[in-house]
Amino acid sequence: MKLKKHASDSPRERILEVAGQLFYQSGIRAVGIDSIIAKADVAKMTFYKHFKTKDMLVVEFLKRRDERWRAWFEEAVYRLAPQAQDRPLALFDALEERFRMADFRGCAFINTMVEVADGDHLAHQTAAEHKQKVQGFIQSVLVEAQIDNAKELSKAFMLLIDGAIVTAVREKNPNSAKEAKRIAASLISNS
Amino acid sequence: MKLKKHASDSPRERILEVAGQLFYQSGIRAVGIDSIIAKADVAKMTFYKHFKTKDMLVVEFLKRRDERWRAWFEEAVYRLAPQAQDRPLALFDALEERFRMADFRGCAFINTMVEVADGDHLAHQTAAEHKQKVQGFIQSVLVEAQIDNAKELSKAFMLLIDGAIVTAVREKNPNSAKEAKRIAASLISNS
DNA sequence: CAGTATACAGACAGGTCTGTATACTTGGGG
DNA sequence: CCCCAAGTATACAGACCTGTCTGTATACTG
Repeated sequence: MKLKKHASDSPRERILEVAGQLFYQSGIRAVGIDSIIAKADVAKMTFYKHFKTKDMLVVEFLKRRDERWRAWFEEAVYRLAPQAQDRPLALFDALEERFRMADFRGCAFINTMVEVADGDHLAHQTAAEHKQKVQGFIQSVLVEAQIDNAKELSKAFMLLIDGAIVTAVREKNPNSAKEAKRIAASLISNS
Repeated sequence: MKLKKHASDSPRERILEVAGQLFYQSGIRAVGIDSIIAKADVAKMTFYKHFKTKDMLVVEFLKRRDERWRAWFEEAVYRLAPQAQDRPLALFDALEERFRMADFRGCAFINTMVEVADGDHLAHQTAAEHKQKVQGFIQSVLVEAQIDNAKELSKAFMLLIDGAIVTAVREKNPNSAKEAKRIAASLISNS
């Protein structure tokens, strides 16, 4: 149950590791500080020394997730499509890989924006930045595949990706990735 | 602040009316029973006579929202497109109308599924049924417009709709409806 | 008028949550 | 060998949550 201390050395690291799992799995409001410190095997005061408030932990959690998610995504796309011209559609194969992971529960950023209804909250800004960075990557993939209108098309792809994610959660089924891929293929062949 | 008693006669009606506003606006977990009964001007025991638990109220809230949402959607589509062959794309015009409403905060069913992480919860089932019914309506619109592959295409349209909703929330901007409409048009012309 | 159903008002129990305060332990560097 | 920074353990304040309880008021019905 508990995270072994040597598993990830510093308390701060252990907290972020555990928070990453619990927040994503159960949502932010549903996870209390007490659960986090228990699983991370850290004292409460140590927690509050490293993170001023729970909100601050949430922001750090999102930043960390952004970095790791994009690193994984880019790796997966390049691995699945070594040739540049295959990469645009491989975006959706990577997505499907993600959907098939045992702990998949949608996009942490969408989920957070839904949970934190207040649009002025820092979490909203962090989520917006994440999606912007992902769109940037998609655009670069389209450019490298020598597809016209890369910027416009990247917006359409983002919409398809978000739609596929929500559908996968809703139907508890990864097939929406293939559906989105078909639509994307139709868009490319018609541009 | 309070809901006038004559506004909607029975206490049960007042509770559902208020819960509908507050749950959609701030999320389910964020709204306590006390806020609801205060704004609905109802005694606590009266509340618990009509709804066994908060969860039961949530389910009633979703059922009501399903009925009203679909009634509105169908009315809007027929109003915006009197001719059957114009209706498939008018789905997205109706959506945009919705996105422009002052209190728009995404799809109540998606939001609820995100907030209630437990996939076995009744709310998940209710949300799944809602989406199923919407897809049925879309399929009938496609059939009436004499479009082939109506069933397959209705799935694609659902994905586009969910994607547009999430994007509208994320960007706080109703333009995603037009984006989804363009994609839908491309799908139709290529089928 | 009596009886019954419905709703209101507000206190309360028992639990959860965040964040703080206090005192104890421990390990590494000067 | 001693110090002190970092971490631990635990109790606590105060807010808020769901759901229950007691008692009162009002309105319909026979």
